[in-house]
Amino acid sequence: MPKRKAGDNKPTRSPTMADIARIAGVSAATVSRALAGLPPITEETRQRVAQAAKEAGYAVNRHARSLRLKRSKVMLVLIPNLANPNFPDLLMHIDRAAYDCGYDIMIAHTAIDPHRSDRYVDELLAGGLDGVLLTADYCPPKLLERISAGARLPIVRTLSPTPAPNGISGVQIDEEKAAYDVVNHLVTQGHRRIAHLGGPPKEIVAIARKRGWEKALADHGLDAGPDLYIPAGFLIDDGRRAGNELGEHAALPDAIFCSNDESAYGLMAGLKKRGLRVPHDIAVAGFDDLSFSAVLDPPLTTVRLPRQEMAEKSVWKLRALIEEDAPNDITILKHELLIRSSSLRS
Amino acid sequence: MPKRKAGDNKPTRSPTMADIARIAGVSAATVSRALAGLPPITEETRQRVAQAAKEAGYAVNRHARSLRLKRSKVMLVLIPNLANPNFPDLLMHIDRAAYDCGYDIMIAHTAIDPHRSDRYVDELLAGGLDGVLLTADYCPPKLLERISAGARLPIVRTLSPTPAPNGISGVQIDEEKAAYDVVNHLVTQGHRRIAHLGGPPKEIVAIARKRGWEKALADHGLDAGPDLYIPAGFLIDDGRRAGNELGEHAALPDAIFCSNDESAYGLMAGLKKRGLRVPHDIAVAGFDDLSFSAVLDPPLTTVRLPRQEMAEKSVWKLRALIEEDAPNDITILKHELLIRSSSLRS
DNA sequence: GTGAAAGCGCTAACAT
DNA sequence: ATGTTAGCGCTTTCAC
Repeated sequence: MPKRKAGDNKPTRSPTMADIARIAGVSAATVSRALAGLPPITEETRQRVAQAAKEAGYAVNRHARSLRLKRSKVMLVLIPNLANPNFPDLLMHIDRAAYDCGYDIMIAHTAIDPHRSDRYVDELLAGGLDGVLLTADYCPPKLLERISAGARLPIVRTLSPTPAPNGISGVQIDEEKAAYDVVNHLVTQGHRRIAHLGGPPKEIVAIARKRGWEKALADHGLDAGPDLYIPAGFLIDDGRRAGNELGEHAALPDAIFCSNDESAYGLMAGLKKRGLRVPHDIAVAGFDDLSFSAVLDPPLTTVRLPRQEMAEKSVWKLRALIEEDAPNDITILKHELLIRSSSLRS
Repeated sequence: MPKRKAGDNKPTRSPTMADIARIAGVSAATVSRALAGLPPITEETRQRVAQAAKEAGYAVNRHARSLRLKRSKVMLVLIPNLANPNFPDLLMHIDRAAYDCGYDIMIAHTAIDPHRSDRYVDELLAGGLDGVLLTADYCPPKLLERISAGARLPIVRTLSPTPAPNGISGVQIDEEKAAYDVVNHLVTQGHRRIAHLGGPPKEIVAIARKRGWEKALADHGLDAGPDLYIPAGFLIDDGRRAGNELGEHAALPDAIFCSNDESAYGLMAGLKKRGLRVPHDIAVAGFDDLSFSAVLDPPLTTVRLPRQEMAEKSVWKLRALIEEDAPNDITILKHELLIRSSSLRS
């Protein structure tokens, strides 16, 4: 093996545009135009350049291009935590949609280092990144600061609703209405004492879903008394804990609307361990439609989030923001109530 | 709002190193050194530069830096498919470990466009990317080609084993031995007719796990006859289909070792629907230790993959390959058999 | 239709 | 200890 200095992992220096130019017997400028498919080039020259590039295994250097163009064709995706199965699914669709638009994605999860996402805002400003996709209600402080200072940056939020049109575009569903629909369905099944297993009390999604529950009960003249609101969280264990304690301090409810599918999994496991049957003794519904919800025993009634559509629409919106300076706006997508046996009158 | 041309989303051009130099009253080179913390700089100058950079909201332009350094501080992660919960978990740890080493990650899932991963190999060669992390046995054809041509590239594979030291480093477990351990455990529980629900017949992981099953049976003088091998796949539905048909053409086995947790979920659902109880009528074990496996009813006996360690070790290995031209090698990590009630003699 | 040349923002030799 | 300068690889006026 030929001797190489440390860190020099490339077998030979890879070809640059100048190399291709030399091979094809043209100038670098012509290569650039030919490869980009720009107008004033003979078909014959284009062929020759393409051929030379292919044979030499040429690929443009993204950094040189980005530096020149001041556009990187990279979208940053900020994800809180991949442990919630909503995110991987969303991310997969984001990746696909971005690639189809000619973008690559960088990802960073925000749950751990609070400093980290601010760094990316600086990079966005410095031109290293073209735009940022937020996939939760978290927003880097620095970004908030810039926006209130009047900056218009290419940022789109999805999955979690943006409370008001505040300078960040959004692609979301009507969380409150969806929750309302679930509770309404439980009422039509004849349930009267309908409890709510609440999510983290500060998360916007959790607040909206709780409000939907309250509203539906009120519209049906039912009570949402304090013993029916069960504070919990979005995790399986939050649900399980609730399932273990349910009915200890008050009568059992007829049905429980859980703020998400994961907490519903835990709740059902907890109830089952105590010998309570779903839906015979108690009906359960969730929210999110994770893929496991359909194979659960019993299958879980839930709300389908249009994750693919959310991913695609937010990528497209972000691209429009980047490339066309489109206005900031919020898109509301349709949700769907999936009625499965966990909530059906037995 | 001031008039701006289309695509100009930045409120004002963000500061460059030259701007900071002017503000701090030094040269650009000094700014570069001060910010990088390089030796020959007065503490006082460093302070002044840091201050100026902070006030101006300065961030280095990553493309300019990468172009100059021929090093991008970006690792590409090639993921087949985020739908298998192994990957999100792995990815999360990769992100964290990479960030701690000063790298960002770009991700691309490979399951759809076969052309795509080859493009990244070109980019790697062209210096746009520092290294690639493969998280399955898939390897871009172009990469294989380069390697057999003698190229040494910064590539690490994890999660799936690399069959032989062939120019790609790896971080993996001994899949065959782990499968052996599971089957061995089933034997100690008194089971004799132990079936195997096989994964995709061409995937290296599936092949290794099957071999472990065969070996364990052979070592115990048990039969691995053809009616005990059930060809399936890695998906829930593959397992469910098998569960629905099990015992139709032959006697029911005592136990089933599934090639992964997901197919075990489906299998258990299928068996349950037919009134067969796990583990009372039939014992079940899986492989992967997905987070749902512990909350299943009954909780699933499985093999824990050290995903966090895999993620960290592979990032570190990749960094060594990039920065120190380290030799290619394979690291084998310890696995762990998690015995839960799905496999215990009732 | 094609080439020459400038310059994107940064870092590292080399000078002072 | 700091400044000057060159150049990384690309795209794009501007000439021809």
